[in-house]
Amino acid sequence: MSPRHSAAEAMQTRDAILDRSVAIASAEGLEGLTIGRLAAELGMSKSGVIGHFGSKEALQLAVLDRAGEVFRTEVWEPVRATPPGLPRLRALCEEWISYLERGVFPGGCFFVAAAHEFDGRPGAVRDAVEARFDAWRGRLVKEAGRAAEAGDLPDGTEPEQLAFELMGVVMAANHAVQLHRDPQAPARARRAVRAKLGA
Amino acid sequence: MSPRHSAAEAMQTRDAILDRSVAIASAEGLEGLTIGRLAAELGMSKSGVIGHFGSKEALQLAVLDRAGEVFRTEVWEPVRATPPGLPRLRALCEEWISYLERGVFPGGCFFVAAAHEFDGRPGAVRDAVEARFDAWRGRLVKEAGRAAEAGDLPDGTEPEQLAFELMGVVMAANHAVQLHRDPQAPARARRAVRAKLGA
DNA sequence: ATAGCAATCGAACGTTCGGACGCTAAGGTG
DNA sequence: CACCTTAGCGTCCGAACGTTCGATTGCTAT
Repeated sequence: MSPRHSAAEAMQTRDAILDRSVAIASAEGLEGLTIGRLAAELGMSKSGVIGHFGSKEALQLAVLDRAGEVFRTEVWEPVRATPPGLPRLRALCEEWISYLERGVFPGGCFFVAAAHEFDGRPGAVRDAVEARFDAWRGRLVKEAGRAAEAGDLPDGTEPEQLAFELMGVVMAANHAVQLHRDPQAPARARRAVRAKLGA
Repeated sequence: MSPRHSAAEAMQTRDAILDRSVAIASAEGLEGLTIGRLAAELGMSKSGVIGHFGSKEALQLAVLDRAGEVFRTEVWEPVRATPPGLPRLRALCEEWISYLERGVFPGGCFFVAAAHEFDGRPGAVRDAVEARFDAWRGRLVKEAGRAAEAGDLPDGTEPEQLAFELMGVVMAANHAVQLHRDPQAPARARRAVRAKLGA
């Protein structure tokens, strides 16, 4: 084979490793992601793979970053142009459900899976997962707060409580799709969102 | 050491293996459960451990059964005496949330964790997890149906949709407790349930 | 032209995994 | 008492794990 030696080509290699890693980790978890398997599937040596990251934990963190970019592109970007408050909150939920429906990650929501995998083990990966959820929940709470301020939500609606319940709806949909392969799950989730945010 | 050879004592050993297995698997997953670790923690040999089950997969299925017994004892039994329909559905949700709050399993809901761990890998364990969720959801739908028949729920309430949303509420609570260690999560879940089932 | 850097390889490391084997010793049964 | 079953032990195996190391190769700046 022809090894790559320029910095530009090395970045291509790194990208290829991360793409494959996201695919594997989405289906089998961040621990199911093994360096040997990555090397075999990419036609490289194990040391060639790990050389880009230094350790498996650093690879996992990089994979989390890459998955975060995908999530941002697929869920957040399409919604940025929507006016803040209730309209954006509705659009956010729709894109979020659609992201599950389209199977952006073959194993369902990457972060929900990572959360369950790492919530019991202290470490950098767990902290990174928690930080991402905090950021996401913050976004939901912010938009819900704007919607409430604008009077677009029923009186007494607490943004924190609403965000909590929306998380639940999407997690239920994720679960139904992944475990039960229930094709009705996205429709149920949309209906639940509509009950909370109106049509 | 003094090996045990009577059938009764062997059952005690089997019980001890399962108890420890549930504790380990709850915190680290059914795959994180390893025969060598079990043997070390129980002061036995690996062959002494696996001899009771035959294979790791059979052990995992037995652990799932044991966890199911715990769930039944902690969540279902306290509620059996409550009248069917809305009262029982309410009691069910309360016990369900309380089971998360009390930390019956140190890693949160055993089955939610197992579902996320195995939803991507075909096999007997995955099937068993799915069957348990089907049974549980069936119970929720049945009680919701009775409540609707009795006129105790708003007109147009679909039992399937209600069960879906209740699953979401509890999964959100589980997630908030396990990943964020959020002490308010049970209260939020109760509030969400109250919004759906009344006080 | 040459020195240096970085990407990648191949091989080896120590560990851990699930599992298989043969053995011992005790209980239950005739 | 004799026999059979079996709980449990100790040992071993092949595979896979993450990681480390030196060698090789090609690009790039001097």
